Amino acid sequence: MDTPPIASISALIGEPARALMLDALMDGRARTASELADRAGITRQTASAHLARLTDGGLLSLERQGRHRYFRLHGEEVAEALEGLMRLGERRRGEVAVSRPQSPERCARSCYDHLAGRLGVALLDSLHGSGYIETRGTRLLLSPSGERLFARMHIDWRSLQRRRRSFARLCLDWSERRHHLAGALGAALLAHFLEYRWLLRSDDSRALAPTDRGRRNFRECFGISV
Amino acid sequence: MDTPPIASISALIGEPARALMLDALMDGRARTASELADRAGITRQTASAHLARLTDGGLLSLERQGRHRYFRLHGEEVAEALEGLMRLGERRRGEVAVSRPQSPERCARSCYDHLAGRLGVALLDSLHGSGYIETRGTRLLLSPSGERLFARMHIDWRSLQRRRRSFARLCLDWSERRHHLAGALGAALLAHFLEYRWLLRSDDSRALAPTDRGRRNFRECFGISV
DNA sequence: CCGATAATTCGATGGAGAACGAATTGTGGA
DNA sequence: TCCACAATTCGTTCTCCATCGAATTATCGG
Repeated sequence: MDTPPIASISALIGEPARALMLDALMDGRARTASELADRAGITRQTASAHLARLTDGGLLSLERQGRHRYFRLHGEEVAEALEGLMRLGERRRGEVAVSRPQSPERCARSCYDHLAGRLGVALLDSLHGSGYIETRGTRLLLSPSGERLFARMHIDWRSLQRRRRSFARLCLDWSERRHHLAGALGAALLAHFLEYRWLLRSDDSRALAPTDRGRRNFRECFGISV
Repeated sequence: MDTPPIASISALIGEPARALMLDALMDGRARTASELADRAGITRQTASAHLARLTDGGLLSLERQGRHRYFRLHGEEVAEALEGLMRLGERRRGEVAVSRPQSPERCARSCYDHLAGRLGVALLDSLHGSGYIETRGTRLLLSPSGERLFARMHIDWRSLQRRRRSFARLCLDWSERRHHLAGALGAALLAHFLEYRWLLRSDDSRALAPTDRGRRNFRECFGISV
C-alpha cells in the first residue's frame, strides 16, 4: 500500500517544530534559517534538516542572499492549505472551550500577502456594498467606480490584470469563516496599507495594528470603524 | 514550546494508513471500520486505534448501527481542508512528471457531498452562463429562472435556503483548479443526479460514471457534452 | 442461551525520525 | 589573509507510535 500524497505532505506539516516555522511564514514574508530555528525553539542544525525537508517537499522556496538563506511559503496554495487546517483547529477549539474573540490576530492580520481578519472581511464587504467590485461568474471584477478608486490610491490595476496570477480571488478566513479579498488585487491593497502606514506589521506575529491615520482612512474611504 | 493546532491535526492526516482511510471517506459516504481497514491494507485492530484517534481529533464522526460502526468525515470543513492538501499534492506531481489528464476521477467525482471534476466545473459555468445563478457579494443566489429550473427538477430550493448550512458556496477543485458548486444546493444537485441515474457511483473510488441518460440530459439541460 | 461476526483492548516488538554535540563548509567584512 | 558568523553534515541517542497476535467485549440471528 503506497502512501498517498496528502499523507506525505501532512506528515511534513504535522511535526510541531515544522508547524511553528510554517506558522511564522504565514505572513508571506521571508525569514532566515536561524530566525526560524529560534521561533521553533530548536537548534540550528535541527532546523536546517527540517527546512531542507520542507523545501524538498515543495512547501517552502529558498532564496540565497549572501550567507543568509531566506525561506518563504512556496506559493499561495501552500498558505491556503494551511488556512484550511487552521479552520479545523479553530473549530475544534470552539467546541471545547470559549475562544478568545478579541485577540489582535482576529481583528486584522496578514494572510500570506493580503489582508485577513475582521478588517479583511469588512473591507471586502465594503468594496462590494459600494459597488467598487463585482462578481461575474467565479471571478471578481472592478467596476468603473472601482477603477477610479484604485487609480486614486495609486494602485496600477491594469498591470495587475495582465499578470499570470489571478487578479482578484476570494479567500476563506479561518477566524471569521467568511471571505476576504485575495489575489493580486488583495496583495496590492495590503501593500498600500503598509506603505502609507494605515497598518503596522508586528515582528513576532501576523497581527496588523491600525494606526490613527489608518483608523481615520478606513472610516472615510470604506466606512469601516476599526 | 507547545505544539500548534495545525501540527496535531496534520500529524493525524500525515500517517499513510489514516490518509488512505480519510481518502476513502472523501466521497461523503459513511463506511464501517472493517471496510476502512481493508482499504488501508492494515488489520482491524490497528484500524480501530487509528479511527479512535481520528474521531477524537474531530476529523471523523461516528454513528453506531447495531454491531457496525459507521465513520464519516465530520463536516464540510474537513473535506475542504483535505482538498487543500490534495491541491498541493497535485501541484507537486505536475512539476515532476506528466500527470494523467484523463483519469475518471478528473472527469467527474464526488467531493464530500457535491459534484466535482471537469463536470462539476462545467456545471457551475453553465449555471452562471445561463443566468440561473448569480453571485451577490460573496454569496450565490438563484435567479427567477434558476428557481423555475430547480422546481422542474423537483429540488425544493426554499427548504434548502432555510437550513443552517450555507445555501450555495464555491468550492475550489483540486484537479481543475477552478470553482465548482458546493453547499446545500450543490449537495441537492448531486443527490438528484444519482437518484435519477444521470451518474453512477463507484464502490471503490470517488469517480462518478455518466450514464447514457446522463450524457443526454447534461447536454440538453446544461449544454455540457460529457 | 449459543455460535458467528464486528470491533476493541492489551502487551510486546520494531522502525522511523527528531534531537543535539561536534566538526565542517561557505560567505562577508576588516 | 584571517576572523566571525550562517548554515550544513555526520554520528549517536532516544522517544514515539504503528503494527500485529492474542484475548475480550458487544451485538445479531437463531
